[in-house]
Amino acid sequence: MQISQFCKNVCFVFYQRGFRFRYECEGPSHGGLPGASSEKNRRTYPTVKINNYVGHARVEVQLVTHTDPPRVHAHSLVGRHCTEKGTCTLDVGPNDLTASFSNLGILHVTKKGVVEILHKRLKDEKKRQKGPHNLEESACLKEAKELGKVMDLNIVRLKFTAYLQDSNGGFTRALKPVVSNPIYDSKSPNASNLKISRMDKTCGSVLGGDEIFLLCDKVQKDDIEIRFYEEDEEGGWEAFGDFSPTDVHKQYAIVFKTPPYHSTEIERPVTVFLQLKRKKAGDSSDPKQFTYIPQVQDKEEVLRKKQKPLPHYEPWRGGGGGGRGGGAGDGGNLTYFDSGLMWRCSLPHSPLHLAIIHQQTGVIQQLIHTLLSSQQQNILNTANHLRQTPLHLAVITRQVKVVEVLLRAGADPSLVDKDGRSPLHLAALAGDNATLRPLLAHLGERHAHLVNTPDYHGLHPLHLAVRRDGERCLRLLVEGGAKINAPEQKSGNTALHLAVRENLFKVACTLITELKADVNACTFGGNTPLHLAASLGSPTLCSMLIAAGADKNIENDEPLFFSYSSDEEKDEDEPEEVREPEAAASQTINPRKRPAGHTPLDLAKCQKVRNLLNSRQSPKSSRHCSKRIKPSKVEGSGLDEETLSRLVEVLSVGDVPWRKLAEKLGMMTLTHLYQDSPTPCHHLLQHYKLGGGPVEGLVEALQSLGLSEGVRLLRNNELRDDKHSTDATVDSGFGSQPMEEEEPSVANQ
Amino acid sequence: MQISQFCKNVCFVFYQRGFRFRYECEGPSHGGLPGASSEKNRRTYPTVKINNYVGHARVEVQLVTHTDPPRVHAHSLVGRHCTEKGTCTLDVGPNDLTASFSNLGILHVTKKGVVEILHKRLKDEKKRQKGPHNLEESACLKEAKELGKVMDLNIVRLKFTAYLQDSNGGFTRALKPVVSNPIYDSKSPNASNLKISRMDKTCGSVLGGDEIFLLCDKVQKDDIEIRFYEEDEEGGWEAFGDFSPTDVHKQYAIVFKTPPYHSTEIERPVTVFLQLKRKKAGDSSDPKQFTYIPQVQDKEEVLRKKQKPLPHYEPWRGGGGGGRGGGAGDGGNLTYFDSGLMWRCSLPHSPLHLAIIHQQTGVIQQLIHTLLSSQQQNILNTANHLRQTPLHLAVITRQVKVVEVLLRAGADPSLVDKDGRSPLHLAALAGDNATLRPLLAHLGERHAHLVNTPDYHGLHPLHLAVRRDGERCLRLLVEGGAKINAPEQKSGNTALHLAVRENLFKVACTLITELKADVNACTFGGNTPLHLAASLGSPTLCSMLIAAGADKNIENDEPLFFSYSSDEEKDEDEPEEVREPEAAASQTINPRKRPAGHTPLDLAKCQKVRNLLNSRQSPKSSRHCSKRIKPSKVEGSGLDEETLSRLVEVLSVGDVPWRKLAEKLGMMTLTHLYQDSPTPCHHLLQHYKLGGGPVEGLVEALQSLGLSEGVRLLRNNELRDDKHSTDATVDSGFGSQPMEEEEPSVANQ
DNA sequence: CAAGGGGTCACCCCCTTC
DNA sequence: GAAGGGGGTGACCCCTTG
Repeated sequence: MQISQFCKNVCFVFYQRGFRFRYECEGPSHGGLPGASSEKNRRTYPTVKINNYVGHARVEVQLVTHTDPPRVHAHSLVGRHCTEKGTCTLDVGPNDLTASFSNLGILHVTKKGVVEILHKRLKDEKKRQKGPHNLEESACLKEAKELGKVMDLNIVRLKFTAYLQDSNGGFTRALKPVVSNPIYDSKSPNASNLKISRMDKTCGSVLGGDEIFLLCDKVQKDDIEIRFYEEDEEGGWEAFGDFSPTDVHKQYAIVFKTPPYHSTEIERPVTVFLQLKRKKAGDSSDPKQFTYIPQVQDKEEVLRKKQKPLPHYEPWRGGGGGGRGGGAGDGGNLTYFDSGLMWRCSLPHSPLHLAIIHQQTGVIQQLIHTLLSSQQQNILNTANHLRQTPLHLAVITRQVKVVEVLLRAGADPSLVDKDGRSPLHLAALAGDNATLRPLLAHLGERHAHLVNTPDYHGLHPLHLAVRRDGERCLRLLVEGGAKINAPEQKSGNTALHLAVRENLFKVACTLITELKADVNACTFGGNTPLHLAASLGSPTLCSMLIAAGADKNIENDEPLFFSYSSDEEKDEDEPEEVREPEAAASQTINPRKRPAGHTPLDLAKCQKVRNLLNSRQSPKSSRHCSKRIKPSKVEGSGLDEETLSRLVEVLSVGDVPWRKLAEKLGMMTLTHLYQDSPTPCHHLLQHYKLGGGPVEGLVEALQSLGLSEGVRLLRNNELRDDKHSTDATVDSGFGSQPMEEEEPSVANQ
Repeated sequence: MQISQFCKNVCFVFYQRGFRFRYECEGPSHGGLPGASSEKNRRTYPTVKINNYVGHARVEVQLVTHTDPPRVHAHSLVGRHCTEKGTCTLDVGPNDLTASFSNLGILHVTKKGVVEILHKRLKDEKKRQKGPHNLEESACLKEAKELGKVMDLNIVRLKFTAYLQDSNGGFTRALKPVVSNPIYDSKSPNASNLKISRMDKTCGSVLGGDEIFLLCDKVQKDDIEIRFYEEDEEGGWEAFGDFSPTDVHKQYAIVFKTPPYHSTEIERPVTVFLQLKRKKAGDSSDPKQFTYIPQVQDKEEVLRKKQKPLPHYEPWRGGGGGGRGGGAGDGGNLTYFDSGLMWRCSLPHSPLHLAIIHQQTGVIQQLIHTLLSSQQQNILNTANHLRQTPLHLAVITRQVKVVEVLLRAGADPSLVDKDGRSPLHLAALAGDNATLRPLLAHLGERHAHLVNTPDYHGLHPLHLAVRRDGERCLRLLVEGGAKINAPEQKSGNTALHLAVRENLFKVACTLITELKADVNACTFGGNTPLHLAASLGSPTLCSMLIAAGADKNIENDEPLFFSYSSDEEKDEDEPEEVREPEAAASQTINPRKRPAGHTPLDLAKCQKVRNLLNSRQSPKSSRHCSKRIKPSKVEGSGLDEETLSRLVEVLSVGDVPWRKLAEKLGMMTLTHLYQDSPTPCHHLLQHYKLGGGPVEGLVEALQSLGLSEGVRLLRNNELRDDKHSTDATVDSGFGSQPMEEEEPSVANQ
């Protein structure tokens, strides 16, 4: 009878552990079951295929329990092809025998309804098996009750049964059914995805034992572990963070101690991964990076060693004698050094360090020469007590020549200081493109990764460059291979996030316009730069981000838990005349308004920002709106792309003094970004537009430069627009202070 | 008419912000409203008193809204003296006119019932005011609907009205009512107490800006702030932690930046407080300490300064000339110092530091003498690059004499190193009672507080002493004024907690028996030492703690959120014969079992520990019990107080070799604690008993020493006991390894 | 039983995107 | 509008421990 089987590669595995079962009262249409490989824009559905058969067939799906053997489940399938009995059938064939069930909803029966519905289902089952006459009502009912008692309403599986056509054309030849893996109700309290949102450190000693605070999504304290691991060709390594159930805080945070790395004898920092993992289910979160730092000798240890005879620092004693008595100099200019009272520290500077500190280029070159000729290159890389190599110091003191000399002499650019920073990090931090350039040039293939390596705070050179306002450095780094959208490892901020956070408008502009940073990148907590700008209360940044394509509607991962029935809003309610008591009751049931969610708007700190964010939101959600807002024209601040192009055209007829225009517009600081481009004027105006500059300001500037043709062009444009809006220049938020607080209480103090 | 008033000092303020309102379906008797000063064992109730009146009176309480003016509330009062109308009356007088309302419950009306019940209440009110005939039904209904629409069902107030007797004996003469402060429904989502559970740092720079992870109880991200404050005579100081709503993680954690201290020019660490505070309600959590550390000059800053002419270290150049050239020595033995190649670090050691490091007592004394005679005492307190003073170094290198000399010379014992540790901390950390003794002796009144001062990790000297196993240090510290139960500031562990955590049995014993540490102290998370011992899986520690009076039933603050309907338990259910469908349904509603709670038992890691903790729990909760456990005799491990006394008596007849006995019992390590006591033998046995030592071992020891009388005594005792239990010596857990894992996965790696 | 809790079912919303 | 998600919470049901 059975001429074929279901294929194995069907979409049975569901996205992590969650699909929400819906009650009948919640109405239909809350989305169907996704298939295993379903993604945002490429949805798939639970699918089965009949192999080795050509012809028509009917496939039926029904819900069964997760127990073995599977039993009928009290929940029902609802959706497009579903029957009243809670099953779903699809006819396939004759050629393609793949059945793909889109729009399968799972209807959650109420506890009270379980027995009743099971009774019905069991009767149907019996009827099909034994025919309509052999029904034992009471036995059925008893079985329904027992089944209902043990049935887990939070887990179902799909059972697919295929029926082939018989000679009469009826679908009666049933194949052996296949059953999917379990599907969990995502609303049930013990089903949720694991996720690490934030950690207070991303590095620690190779010996382990560092205490780390980790913020995460809902976990259960007795069924969670923190897995450190490394994957390599030979099996890899894993170890587990050390904590007790009492260290799990309210299901949302874990304080644990790091495990030691498998080898404590590492010479360079090693980056491994860590993830949350459920013990029982075995599922795990996305991994985050963690860096093990080589062991630094304990300071007391060092002191104790000092009590023994002091070691000699032979290597760099240079050429000859010297010995006791005379502070320093024997060969060369070393007598420069102040030889007053000098005492030995636990880790002294080498002469090379000192020469660099004191910027004695001659001495430095001589020293390096001596070292090279005496085969002591390793001295080039010795570290002082702050783990700084001579190269670090050269970068810090901004001695470009010395940096070049050191690099040519073979200094290792990959060594890191006590903060895990390579010279590249330091150059970026200093915003010093002069030293950055040779450093990048000397990386070579071997050290190319350095440009994307985090320091012990989880920051890449790119992130450090942001802080010092160094647009040029950013450009150099990106040219040197830095990933513009790389997240910093503590919270997942990209360079753009950091720029916004620090309120660095110019930097943010450069990142977006020139370096193509992703405007909608999300931190671990799901915040986009716009979220940050909104919560900062900066209309300037907000309007720029929006103009650059930031999505105003992205929601972060943080639910808004609370709603207040605000006293201030009560007077809006008009006293309604309601006739029927029932109607009145249903009106009063929901007197409060809920906050919309978790978009940038929800975080907005001042009215201007809210206006910007509100412009395209649905009227219902514009609860923060001031009364007379005119949402049109806020975006792009009145300078549409077309006008802009025409203006550029007009201005480029004569030899336009674009630099003067920039000066008038107060945008000189940005000119270096595009001064070498063939169309600097276009860049300038683009920036102005992105920054949300007011048309009026532009008109004034043009006027003062006598560019009357441009003025005319804009005037015409403005007049047309004025019919719709008059206060666009104010609403745009440009020209106002970058930070405007309404609620000063949480502000920087 | 109004001859008196209510007294003001009534119990209106309720315990923080919460009393749970109950629905009717939840049944009566869930506890009544407590009064303001109500405590666990001294309950008080809402109370009012009529002043300036003698005679009978009737007091009525009713629920009103929190709005002004108060309106009737839809909720009802239920309980002992309550009426059907939701009010409660009490007759008082003629002498004591205090009305104390015990057993007042608040009945939460369902949303659907609000209008109906309000309608009834309003009619009643009207009837009383205008008489029974003036009823306007429709007006009443309309008012009820409107009132219901705006009424907050999570807040009520109590309105007390007193009626005095008129000439006919009726209670008709109403006094002006008084209304209580608001009472919030503790079940409502925005009512819960603020609490800080844990912080990842308790210290930071005086400049602020340090990122801190704070774990807390439920907060709302838009209505919470972190207040730093200092209270002093002149108004004090406050500032707020810097964070945005996105930094609040799932209502249970906040990542914020510290505010700068009001003065950045501090020379010593300053300890302030911080607390959570709700913006709207203004209520706040218990404060935690935070220490501001003086500004250390930025390292790059230092480097840059180096580029300028080097400063001279005038102060300690001693007497005369010297000048350039000669490494060190002018006056005295200073030529000792290795004068090879020495280079200046950012912060060099002073000669005094070096002399101490190299343990040159003679040099040290001479230096000190020189300093004192040349009025340069301040050199005594100079710090090196690790902020260590000479005194710190002397303590680290354990040079008792030097410590004494320095102290006598006026060295300041209150200066702290880079970890915020005073010399006292270091001595405690080293477990070095030899140096601890003079340090404590020299504190004087001025520095007495040092013994209870936390370092930058929040640890007192006492806590540090625990870690190094230093019982004698602990004793010295306590004698020197250390508070034995002081909690460490990060998580609230006492010394005993730490000892248990580190599995230091002897230390824990000393803390409890001799130093009277509180066995039931709770950490910020509510964990007692027994919780920790249980989660460590140490039967030895558990039995000792229990013997010392640890409460097995204390629950920590961490709720157990989840319950599984464990598969293993299902077979317990017998298939019942149920006749009616309804009954069957109600049976199936609750097939799962919930975990009991959060006592040490819930954290127990191995069977032995569970057995120990189970001994006196109610049978219902002993779900972890192995089947054949015999709960008797586990405590005290078979050595009851009486037997012990008699044994001591027997043994003290001859000149008992108690020291040998201790040796045999493997308890030599403890003898120093009581060797000087008049009854060392008693102490020894007491310790043995506390530690849960088996009778058998004692018998063996006595036997091997030929103390047959003692053996006989115990044998008799054991025989009697054997009738009840045979395996007490195993159950006691003594003699087993200190740590026994059942689930090795989360263990130390 | 009283006196306190915790948990969760069922339902009600909200929001975006098409 | 429907489809496709999600958060919040009212009402109720439990569970402990004296």
